[in-house]
Amino acid sequence: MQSSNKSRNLNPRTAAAAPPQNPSTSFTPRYEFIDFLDVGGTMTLSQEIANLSQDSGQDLPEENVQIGSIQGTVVGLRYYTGTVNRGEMVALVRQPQNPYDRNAVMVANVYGSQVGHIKKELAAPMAYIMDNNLARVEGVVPYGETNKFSMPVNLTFWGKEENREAVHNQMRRHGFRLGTEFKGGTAQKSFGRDLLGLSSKISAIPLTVEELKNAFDKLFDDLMEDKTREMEPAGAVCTSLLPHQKQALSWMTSRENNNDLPPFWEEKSGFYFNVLTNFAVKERPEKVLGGILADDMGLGKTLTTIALIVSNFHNGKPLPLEQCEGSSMSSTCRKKSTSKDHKESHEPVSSSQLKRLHADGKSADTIEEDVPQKKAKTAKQPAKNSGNTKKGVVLLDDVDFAAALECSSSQVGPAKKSAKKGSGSGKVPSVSGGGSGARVTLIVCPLSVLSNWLDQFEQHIRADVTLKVYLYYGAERKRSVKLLSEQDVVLTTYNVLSSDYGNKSSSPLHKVKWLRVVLDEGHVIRNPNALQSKAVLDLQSERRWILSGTPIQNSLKDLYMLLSFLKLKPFDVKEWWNRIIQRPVTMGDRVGLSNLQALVKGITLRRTKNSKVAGRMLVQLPERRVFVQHVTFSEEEREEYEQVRKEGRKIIDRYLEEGTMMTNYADVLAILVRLRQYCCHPSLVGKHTRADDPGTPSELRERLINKITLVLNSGSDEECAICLDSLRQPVITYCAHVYCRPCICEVIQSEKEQARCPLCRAQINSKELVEYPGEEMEAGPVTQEHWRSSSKVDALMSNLLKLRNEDPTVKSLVVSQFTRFMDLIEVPLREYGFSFTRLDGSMAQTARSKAIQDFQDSSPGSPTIMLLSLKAGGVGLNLTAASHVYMMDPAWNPAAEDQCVDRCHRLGQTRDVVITKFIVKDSVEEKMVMIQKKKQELVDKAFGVKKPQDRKQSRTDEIRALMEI
DNA sequence: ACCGCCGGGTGCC
DNA sequence: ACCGCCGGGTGCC
Repeated sequence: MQSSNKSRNLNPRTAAAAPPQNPSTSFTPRYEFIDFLDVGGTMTLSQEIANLSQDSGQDLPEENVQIGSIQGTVVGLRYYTGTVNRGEMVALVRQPQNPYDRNAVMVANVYGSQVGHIKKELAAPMAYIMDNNLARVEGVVPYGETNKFSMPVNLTFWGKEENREAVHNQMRRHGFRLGTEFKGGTAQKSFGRDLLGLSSKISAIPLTVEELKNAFDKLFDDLMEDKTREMEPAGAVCTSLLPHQKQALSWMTSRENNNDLPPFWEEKSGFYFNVLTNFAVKERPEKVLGGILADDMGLGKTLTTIALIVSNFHNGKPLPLEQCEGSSMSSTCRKKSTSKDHKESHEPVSSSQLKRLHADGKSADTIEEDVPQKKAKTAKQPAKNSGNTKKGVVLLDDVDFAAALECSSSQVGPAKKSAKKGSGSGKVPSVSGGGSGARVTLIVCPLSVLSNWLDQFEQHIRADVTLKVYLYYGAERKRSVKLLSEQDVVLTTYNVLSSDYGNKSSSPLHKVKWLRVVLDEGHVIRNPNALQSKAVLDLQSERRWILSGTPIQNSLKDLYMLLSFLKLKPFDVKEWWNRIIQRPVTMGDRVGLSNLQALVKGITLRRTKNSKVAGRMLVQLPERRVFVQHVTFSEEEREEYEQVRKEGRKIIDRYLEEGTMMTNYADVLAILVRLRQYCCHPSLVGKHTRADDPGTPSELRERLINKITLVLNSGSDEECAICLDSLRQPVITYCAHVYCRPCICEVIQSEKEQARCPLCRAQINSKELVEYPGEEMEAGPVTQEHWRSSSKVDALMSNLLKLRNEDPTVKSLVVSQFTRFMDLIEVPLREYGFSFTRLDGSMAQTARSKAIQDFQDSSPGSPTIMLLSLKAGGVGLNLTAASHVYMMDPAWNPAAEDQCVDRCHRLGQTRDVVITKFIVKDSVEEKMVMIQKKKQELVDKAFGVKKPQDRKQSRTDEIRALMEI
């Protein structure tokens, strides 16, 4: 990956000529010697290495060009304890404070122990190169590892292409010559792999970007093998685990009790040997107990972790818990029975609802569109304690919080109350044999899920058992190490943890020796420089877990932080992570990638909602049925509609005759949008914009803005004719064709002055592109006085009213592509006293989350309807409170409809989902559905991708069909 | 280090 | 003897 053509502000020549402090001109005064020792004494080498390799941003691909190699000498071996093996990687660390030589370059092994120094003659140019960031130097000791006084070291220089010359010159000035290969070649193959850079020649063909991306996406897939053993939780857990949760429990337990060597360590003739770095030690490397539980959201990471806490204390035995006999609880497994009840009562209800829907007024028009899915069972695991009011409680301090929670949950045993105040009187369980007295599990989570953890402990731990959970949160939190050490679980947030850590004075959390630390939503600590990351790394614990649905959010770098937390040596030091994994992988090295895969596989469990256990889905979603309800226009509506259609058809006929359909494509779309709007509600149809004289440029511009707005606001999901994908940064040309800005700009750039519109061959240039101004309301507010209904609105309302009669707790999504239609629907909703919320693309983040939260809340009086614009919100949007979906108008893109339905038909949905699509008979909507189906057939047959010419033809055909021509 | 280098002892053969 | 040579002391940066 060469980057020499990239214009960089740093000119290598100037950089080389700039006179940074010539090291030899200033002598180090004697007293600095003492300073140096002091500093050196308080800072470990690995810290020094870590500090030095931070923040340099040297892991970008373009900075990873191999500049050259040379063999050097490590001297002074007898003064240090660090040893190396044949072929072992070593770190080179500048020591500018060294009293004997400001150019000193220290050599350290993987464990951070100093091995020696680079001989001073070579250190001089190296220091200059390293200090000026001209290159990064990596070393491998090829042989001579048993020498007493000095040993050779193969040095490889890595850096930006633009610094190549400067580095070579600097070396030459000192009488060294960088080559491309090491001679002698006797070095490789000792214990493990060849680390001398020769391997990159052997495993030659680098991964393509596509392959890399693919591999990256699949990094966490296929991790399932041999992780299928199940384990029953300890008796204190009253919820029965789903099979995949038992598997996770079994896997987590084995990760905690394992006696295995950490990944890439092998035992060879009495030594422990790291096959990646060739580092060997006599002492067994510390075990890595724990790992990453990367299951998808909703698979029960929290429950599994709770089960782990009570099931795997010391020596694989359950956590000894006191029984509280005086408990007022009659049922020991209330939650279990609740969920069971739910499940059993559930299916009949939903099926009868379906029947009733069939039998509803318009039953003759209502046909079941999709074949129902094979009989599905409701997820057994209860979602949230329905009817609770925990949300919205302001968390002032732990007392308030705990009190609020207790109020909301009527079934808290007395023992638990005392536990929350930390005054648990239960005897401390004897620590059997396990060596350390560590007892407590610390859970760190974002504030947003704190209450969820408390809920889940309540829900899943038997009520007659005392599990001491202390909420370390709020101003009143007790900073007593003793108190914390007496708990079973301490729960806190990243913020509390890091603010305690920041006030160096006292961080009790950092004084406790934890049995287990669990980072919930562990991906939040991906920035190693953030205080909260440092706070988390400094916790002392025997076992460590990261829970995260998205372990890698942005890049491979995110993983570094996670491995660092797990103390997975040597990857917890940035230099080694970069050298062994990050750099090789980003450069497309297959060996590096397979190392990464092996690494991740060893410590991660990940299942998605699509994963299967023994051929069956992990979690069966409730059924999902789709009905199409045909709506008949009133006579008046039909008349008006036909008039609009005829007008539009006249215009389009003319375009067809002239063969200017593509030239006037935006106009054509506008006509279609108007018809579609009319199907919903006559008031939606905006004023006619005539497609005649272009007028002045500013008028033209305005007209174009109107067109693009009309097209894009309608939610028709237009595609860019260049990339054939959904529009990104849409712009409209003067010839009224819509493209992604990057796509059309590329065309203009390559064709320069001759650039023509790909669709109509009109001359275009980049200055004449008009941007989509964003969503805007094109009309004033809808008021009750001017309001009239429409057949479609009537159909919706009759459905909603019937539904409310049958079951007032059922919630519905009312989905449209036209936000103004949503405005119109609000009027009758209010009139009939429905409580509703609304979510559309124009809403600010806070308003959105409030709307979602209100809707998801199941307490009485909460909104039962959400007006949802088709494309609002990302895939993460969770609207499982709804079990009915009304699709008010068909979309061009069926995938958009499916995606929308997925927001309620997803993990956490407990009822069957009923989808009703309203389609106006004998209208453009019916034709759209037809075309949708044809398109879907093409996609299914994998002929979905067409050439632009074909697309043009098929579009013309589509429009003919739509206009009934 | 079974080296190189330094610096004191020494000095025809 | 302002040299050569010998042999002991010594040894990273």
